[in-house]
Amino acid sequence: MSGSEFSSQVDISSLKVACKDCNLYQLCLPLGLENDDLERLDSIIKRRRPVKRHAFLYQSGDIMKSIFAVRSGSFKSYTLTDDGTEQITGFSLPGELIGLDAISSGQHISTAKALEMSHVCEIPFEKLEELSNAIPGLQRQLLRIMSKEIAHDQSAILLSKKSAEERLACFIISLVNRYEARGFSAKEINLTMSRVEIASYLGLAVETVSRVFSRFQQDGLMSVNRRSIEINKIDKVHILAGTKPSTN
Amino acid sequence: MSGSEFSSQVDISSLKVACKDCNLYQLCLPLGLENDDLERLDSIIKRRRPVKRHAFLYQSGDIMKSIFAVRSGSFKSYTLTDDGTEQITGFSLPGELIGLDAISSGQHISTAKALEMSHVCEIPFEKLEELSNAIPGLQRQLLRIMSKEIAHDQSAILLSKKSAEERLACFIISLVNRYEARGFSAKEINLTMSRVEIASYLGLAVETVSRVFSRFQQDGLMSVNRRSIEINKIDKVHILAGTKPSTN
DNA sequence: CGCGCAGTTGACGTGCTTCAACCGCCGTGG
DNA sequence: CCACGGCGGTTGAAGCACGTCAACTGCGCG
Repeated sequence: MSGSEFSSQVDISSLKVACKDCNLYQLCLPLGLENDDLERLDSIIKRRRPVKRHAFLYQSGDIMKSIFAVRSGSFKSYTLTDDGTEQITGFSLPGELIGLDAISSGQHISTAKALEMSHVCEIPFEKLEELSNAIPGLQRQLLRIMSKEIAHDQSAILLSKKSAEERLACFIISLVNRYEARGFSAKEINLTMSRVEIASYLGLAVETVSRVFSRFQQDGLMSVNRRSIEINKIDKVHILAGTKPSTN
Repeated sequence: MSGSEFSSQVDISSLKVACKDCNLYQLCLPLGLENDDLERLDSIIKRRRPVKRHAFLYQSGDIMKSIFAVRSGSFKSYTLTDDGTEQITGFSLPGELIGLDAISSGQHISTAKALEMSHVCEIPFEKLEELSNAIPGLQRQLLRIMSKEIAHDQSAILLSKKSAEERLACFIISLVNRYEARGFSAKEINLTMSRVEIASYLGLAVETVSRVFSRFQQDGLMSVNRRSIEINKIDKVHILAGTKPSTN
């Protein structure tokens, strides 16, 4: 419920909005920029491209020309194994940048696919690089965002040491934190990804994910109905996840 | 054997070497810089600080003033759980940058500890930021390195989906690739980290790591003697790891 | 209305963890 | 010089958490 409202609110209200009026301003690339600088960034951004559910933003092997800011909706990033199974490396929410892993090699090493009807702002990377040379604040923010991504990925590495319960708890906490940072109460969240996708991300079997969700519900931590989740005892989830303070 | 030779070679020959003469030049931050620009970078770097085995480069919670380039030796990065166990998030080899995860928050979220006698170049971050505003090539290289780190961390996330054999194979391949990039034949490598540390990084029990090493040896993939490893059938290790081409 | 896919639940097998004993290298001190 | 203690590493045996296989449910869509 809250998840889809989230999406549609942003979609409808912001299709033609400039960075300075965007409600994701303080999460996104322009943070810290003002007036002129903000407008210069604004001018290179190809704004508000809609991406249909299940459409690709880019595919593994594509030349990286742009990075993307999620404006509304959500994405999954994944690679394929030799036998063709998806291996999900992350999910992206509004205000987050996708494609940063491709800067080094110049081509995308993963595929990004919309989980729902979404919108992105396309940021041509070459121009972004030029511009962040000219605007110190932009360079700083770009470095910050990349650093945050590194920190986030490293906390995801820690998942491999954890039990199924801990993994799912961490996953939920991460979602809650990110939704909260976007100004949502996040007591109830609407998952835009399937159990299979969650399982792939967490390195578990679908059945295990399903069972752990059921156990969480039995223990009164949350009520789960397919993709809509209402969290009742966030403290206990935090304890399970082993992350009292905010994770992000 | 080859590992420690590796370290000492670099140590001895390079204590007073400027970036332009450093044999890690093409892996490190200065890549692509020339003459003036290179010297300006050189001038802000506090060079060649020795770090004793088991000494900290920084600890979790420290204010991040500098990032570090490994000059020789190796480091582990880790966080602690509530019950005080190390959770290793990565290992750093010569030519690699440590501390990038701290840019976002301004303080270190992990601890970096030398696995052996090592040397680092300290790079004051504020000055680096200023300088990379002035030198486009430096900004580009910094972004590249951070992107590479993101890509590397994301491939580490995939570990949680893999079996013990696959995890260890991936780990070895990653080391081999990185040693090779540094110009070493890498048929024989000398691990600078203990089994416990490998196990922590891979999310396995020590005993499992030990057993898998034994199995690899029985199958003739490599000969293992404590920390020195000679790889005989790198192809088969690649197959196990599921990474035919280079991983990095 | 009925097909199909997403999700759940149960029964069973197994790969990894845990617990425990043991080995061998290395440094220290007698 | 050897004896000893300790730590890093290996190996074996037993238990358990998770994966696999399979059946079932309920929602959504044509």
